[in-house]
Formats: sequence, structure tokens, C-alpha cells
Amino acid sequence: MSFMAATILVVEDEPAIQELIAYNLKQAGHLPLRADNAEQALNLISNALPDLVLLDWMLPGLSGIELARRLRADKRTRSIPIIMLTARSDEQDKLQGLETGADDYITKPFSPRELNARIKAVLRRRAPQMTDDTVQLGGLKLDPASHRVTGNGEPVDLGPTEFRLLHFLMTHAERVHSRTQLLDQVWGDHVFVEERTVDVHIRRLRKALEPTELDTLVQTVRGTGYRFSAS
Amino acid sequence: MSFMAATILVVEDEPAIQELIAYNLKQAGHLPLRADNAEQALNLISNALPDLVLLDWMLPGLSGIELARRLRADKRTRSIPIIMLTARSDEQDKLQGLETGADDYITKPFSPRELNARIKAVLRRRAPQMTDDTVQLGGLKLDPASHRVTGNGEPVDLGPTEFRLLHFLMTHAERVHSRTQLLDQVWGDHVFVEERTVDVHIRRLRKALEPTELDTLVQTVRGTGYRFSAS
DNA sequence: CAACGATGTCACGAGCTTGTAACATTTGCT
DNA sequence: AGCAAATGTTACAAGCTCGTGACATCGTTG
Repeated sequence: MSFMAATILVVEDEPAIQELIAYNLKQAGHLPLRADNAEQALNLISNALPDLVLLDWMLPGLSGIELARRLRADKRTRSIPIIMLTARSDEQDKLQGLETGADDYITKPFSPRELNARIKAVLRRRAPQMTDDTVQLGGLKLDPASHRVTGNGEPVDLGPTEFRLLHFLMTHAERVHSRTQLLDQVWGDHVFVEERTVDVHIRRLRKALEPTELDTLVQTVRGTGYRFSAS
Repeated sequence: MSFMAATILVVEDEPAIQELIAYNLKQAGHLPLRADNAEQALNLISNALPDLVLLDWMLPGLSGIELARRLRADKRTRSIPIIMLTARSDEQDKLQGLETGADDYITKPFSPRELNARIKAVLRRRAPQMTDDTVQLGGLKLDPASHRVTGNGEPVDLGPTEFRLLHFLMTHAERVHSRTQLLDQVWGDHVFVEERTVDVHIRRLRKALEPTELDTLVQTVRGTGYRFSAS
């Protein structure tokens, strides 16, 4: 398995294909949710946001394109990656699909291998910190799979938020991130919290890193934000 | 994310397309402003200048072409880069679009990828200090992404204003800039500060560069302003 | 239910930034 | 040289940013 279990919503009216995809996703370590049509999909999404949506182009009732548009229009669902599935293959449709804001596009028939590759690529592009690749930088090691962090070999104890924060910073090292960016990426862009809250969690993260003397890796860039730097 | 946040005004009457574009801009790390028509656009612009304008060719009321012409006619808005959006694809229109002073031209339908590429290209050409490309000149290296400056390999510590000032000077090297120009470009056009303030920040910048002996790159052009020169 | 950990918010203070004024120095010109 | 304009330099007050500890809330666990 090469990424963290992602909840993936499959919207596909053809039961056989839906079943096939769901099976493959499960094999790849994901958690598939299924919907036969757009309405059902919206219903599921209103309960809990999936990490990614696999969306058939042609659907009975509300079409896949229309559903994509709606997801993009709603602030809460705007940031969910979408991969479009289609039987058509002409360039015209491909362009229109991208226009709706889909992140990628797969033409049927496709192999499970291709599907997995695209899912991985999209997840990496949209949320690199979602993968469960171990990140190792400047003496710090973070392993998403086991949810463990070690600094110079010593275990580091982090709260959930600090863990996600560090994960994001490490997967986007040597780059300054404003408080707003961190809130969007680590907390989620539908969350309403004060910007200064970031400071507090940075503080907690540093405190947790202090015993290993690795707290200096988390740097303040005055007037701009924070940066993880191993140099 | 491959560039620095730019404020981009989207002028588009079709809500779905406007929404789509705004979404993509935000994803790419920009700050979208929206206007449904030319009048609204002018209103927004009178408040604060955007860094770039995405302008639909066809608009109800005052057309996109006409709006572009007006922006070009006003001294205050003359230098804002403009990218035209159009559904037409014939060369005739394309020429006319460029004639109005648009910096680039995108034919619908277009992919988010293409849009981002063109925005980046235009910003690079018209406002290089808006991109986060690393600038390297005369032994000085400035990296906007990590917000770091090094002179001959040694780190240079700069305050926020000095950082922006140096960034602008380096991306517009070998050219003299008056104090007014520097205030407009580095401080912002709505800010009210004394011209001599520029001198003080130039001084602070030079002082910060002194340890690396690179302070001579920031040169005074008596009676005119300042210049960054690597020769 | 009580205890606990996680989280978000606030208040306070230290230190950094910044615009300005004041004074010093340089430059160009007669 | 003498003068005036332009620029360099410094000091400083006001404002802002950030680190930090305290605290209330909430959901979970024992």
C-alpha cells in the first residue's frame, strides 16, 4: 500500500462497473463509498466529506458534469478532488470535463492499474500530506502509516492537530506558509478558527520537539508565516 | 502551488464560469475578486488595484474590449496585465484583442492548466516580482518561496519591507526607479508615506547587505532614484 | 459522573518594524 | 570656495507581530 486509506466516493450507475471499481479501491487500501446517481452522492457527501470523488460522466438524472459543477460551487465541497470517468474519448469532452474543474479524466475502459495511478497522482497533487509515505527530514521522521514521529531516534508525542501540522510542513518544506494557508491545508477550508490559533499549535508542536532539540526546524518568518527547514 | 499570491480580478458575466475560474485561481494560490460586468469591475479597481485582470470579451453593457481600452487609457491602471477570455476563435478577433492592449488571449473552452500557465507567463513578463521564481544576480540569491536571501552563500537577514524592496529591485535590475515608483510598486499605490522613507529603507537594505559586501549592488542615481546593478 | 486530553481563544509582554524628523554629508554648480 | 539641493544616517515613538501561559469548552474514556 502506498497511501493512506482515503475515503473515495464512487458515483456510477452501472452496478457491474461500480462493483468492479469498489473492489479495486478496497484492494488498494481505500474505503469506497457508492452512489448510483448524483442525488445519492450529494446525500452521502452531506454526511461526511470523502477524500476524493470518482464520477461517471453519464448519469441518469443529474449528470456527472452537473454534479461536479455543484461540488465546485459549494464552499464546503470545493476542495474535494474529482476524477471523471467517461466512455467518450474525444478531445472536446475532455476539455469540457476539465472546465468543470475535474482534476483528472479517465476514459473507459481503463485498467485498475491506471485508475490507481491516477488516484495516487491526484491525491499527491491536491493533498500530498494525505499519502502515507514516511517523511524524513533533518533528523525528524514522521510515519503516517503508524502515526509515529521520532526525532533523532527518540519518540515524539504529538496531538492529532500537531501531527497533521507537522506532516504538512514536512511535506512542504523550505516554503513559507501563511496562517491562512495552514488553516486551509491542515484544518480544512470550511473551518472557522482564528488565525492566531495556528501560533498556538506551532507552539505546542515546538514544545513537543524540544526534548529532541529539533524544535528549531519549525521556523517563524516574521510578517509572513511559518516554514519547516532542514537547512 | 507555483507562484506567489496575486490579486486577480475576474470579469465574467456567466456565474458558472466565473465561479469555476475563481475556484481555480484560489487553488493556484491567488486571491480572486469577481465582477459581473465592466461597471462593477471599474468600481472594484477604483478601490484597490488588482495584480492582473481576467476579462471576458463579451459582457453585458460595456464590453470587455471597451473596458480594456479604458484601463489602458488611465495612467493609474495602465500597467495592470490583462488576459482576455473569448468564445470566438478566429484570428480576426484575436488580433483585435491584442490591439486593445491585452497581454494574452485565451479561447474558451480552456483547461485550468492552460489558464494557470498563461497567468504565470503574463505575470513573469509584466510583474516578475509577483512570481515566486528564485532570483539570482551578482552573487545575491533571493528565494520568494522559502523567503530566504543569501549573499555569496551567507544568509542575509531582512525585514519584510526590505525583502520586498530587494525583490522588486532584483526583478527589475539595471533600471532606475524613482521614489514614487518604488512606493507604488513595493508599498502599494494606496499608501501614504513620505518619499524620503524610501531612502531609509534603502539604507536598511544596504546595511543588511554590508556583511556580504554586496551592498554596492544597490546604487543611487542622483536626481532620479535607485537602481540594482550587477555590472 | 469524573477525569482527561484536545482544542480554540484570549490577554499580556518582549521584541521587531516602520515612518518621520532631525542632523550630517555629499554632490553639482557658479 | 560657497551654496543649495539631494542623499546618507541616526534616533525614536508608535504600532504591530509573535510567543506564551491561562482558561473555557467539548467529547471521550474510565
